[in-house]
Amino acid sequence: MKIAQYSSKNRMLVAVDCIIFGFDGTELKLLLIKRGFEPEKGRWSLMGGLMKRDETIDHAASRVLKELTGLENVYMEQLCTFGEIERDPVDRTLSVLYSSLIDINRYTQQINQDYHAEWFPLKKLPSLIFDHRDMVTLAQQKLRYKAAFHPIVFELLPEKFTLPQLQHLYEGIFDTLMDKRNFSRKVLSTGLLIKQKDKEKATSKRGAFYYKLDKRKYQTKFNAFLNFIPNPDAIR
Amino acid sequence: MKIAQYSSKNRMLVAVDCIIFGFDGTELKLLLIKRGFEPEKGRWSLMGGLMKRDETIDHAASRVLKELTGLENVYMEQLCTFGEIERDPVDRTLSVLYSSLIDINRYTQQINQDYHAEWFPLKKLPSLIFDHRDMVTLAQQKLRYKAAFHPIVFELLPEKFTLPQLQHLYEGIFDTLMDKRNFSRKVLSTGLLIKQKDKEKATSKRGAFYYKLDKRKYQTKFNAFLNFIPNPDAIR
DNA sequence: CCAAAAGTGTTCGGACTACACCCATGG
DNA sequence: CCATGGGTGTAGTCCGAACACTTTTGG
Repeated sequence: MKIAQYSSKNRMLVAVDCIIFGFDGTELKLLLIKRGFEPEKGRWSLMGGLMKRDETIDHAASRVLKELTGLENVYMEQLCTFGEIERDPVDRTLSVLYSSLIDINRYTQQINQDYHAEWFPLKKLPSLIFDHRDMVTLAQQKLRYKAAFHPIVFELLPEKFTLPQLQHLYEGIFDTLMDKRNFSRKVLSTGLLIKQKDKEKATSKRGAFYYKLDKRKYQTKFNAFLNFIPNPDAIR
Repeated sequence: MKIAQYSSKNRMLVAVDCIIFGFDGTELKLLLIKRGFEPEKGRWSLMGGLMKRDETIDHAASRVLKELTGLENVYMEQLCTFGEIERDPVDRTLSVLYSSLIDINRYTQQINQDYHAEWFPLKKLPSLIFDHRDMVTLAQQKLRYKAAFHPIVFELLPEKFTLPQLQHLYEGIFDTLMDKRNFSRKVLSTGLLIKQKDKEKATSKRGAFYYKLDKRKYQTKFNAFLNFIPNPDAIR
């Protein structure tokens, strides 16, 4: 029994694939690379690579992302694991999907000419290898889901941001338009934003005030947006 | 490059672990088995086993569950993949977590003496092997999360159920008490339940009407409970 | 001085909460 | 006939949606 359980004939390859959504203040984009090896060399692909035996999955994801794009210190979240038998034509390979949303402008230095990575508007994606298109679709759904229930996709925002930017982000995620008065009231009513003294003046003449996340409150209030149980505080 | 990518020295074992929550109409429970092999033989554990090269992950989960408990045709959902380096002391092993919630009474036939599986009240769990306790905690969080945002954990309910049962389920999940008038109004207002003509008469003298899920409507309305974007229909 | 984006208040309707009584029936 | 759990209605409050005008300033 023990031998059967731990026999090694069923060892397999495990890959990680990283989905990086990017927000430039206006539009939601996706980072892709031109695959540098066979099979499917030259086609567009998510940032993926094999996981090593002596690293955690999270570590593999960070490493792969860095190797392929230069991006470092990006907070990624594990989404799920793909395991269709024929998903990789070369070998039996599982893939653990990671996803993140970053501020494009903040990382322009890191993604430079050394890497063949490019941002694509979400609505104009090229065709992708393997099951990567499914992965993107799934990640997009999860992003919407999360953004819908949490007033702010805070982990995923730049340090300082303006309300119009935040609104554009939501509008990009949901591909919809919102009323700025209601939006600002709703967001501010969470009490999670701290108004800064300085303004972002690049996109308008008047300028828009920056806000920062109140991280301490955010930790406590993360689950304070449930809508079906009577009293969220009752959740233990 | 190609060789490095597809080299096989990094093959590893992948296990699946199944978390089965059970609802008996009153209390929320967890199914566990007494582990039949070393290491940790004799201690309580989730239903786990190694995935084979020629099956999908979903398939492995169903197979393992069936082998260890006799349970068949249980709809399970993949939660996430655990990959700490030392999580299994014997060998480098990833574990893909699956979770489900079933109606205990409906499956009493299948889980019989042939298997050493037992239901434990969620509040009185024994100590578990490896990182299984973490897995349970995570699964419980996800269950709450899902139940909080979707008025009904429909996939997870028996075919026919009564409103008091449904309410007890929610109360079990959130370890809280709800007002039955508000609960029933809220649930029925979704328009997703179809009242049946027959009653469940085992737990009360008057009897409680059964309801069934309107599966067609449920497909369309699954996302109709968002609370942050103005108009859920606007989500494309 | 004007175009372009930022910022702000009010009204209305629907949803959520709190709360108490009657109903059906097996024993 | 009564104990037990099932089922329903209402009033008050809060929250979200719709909606338009004023402010700022770079050009």
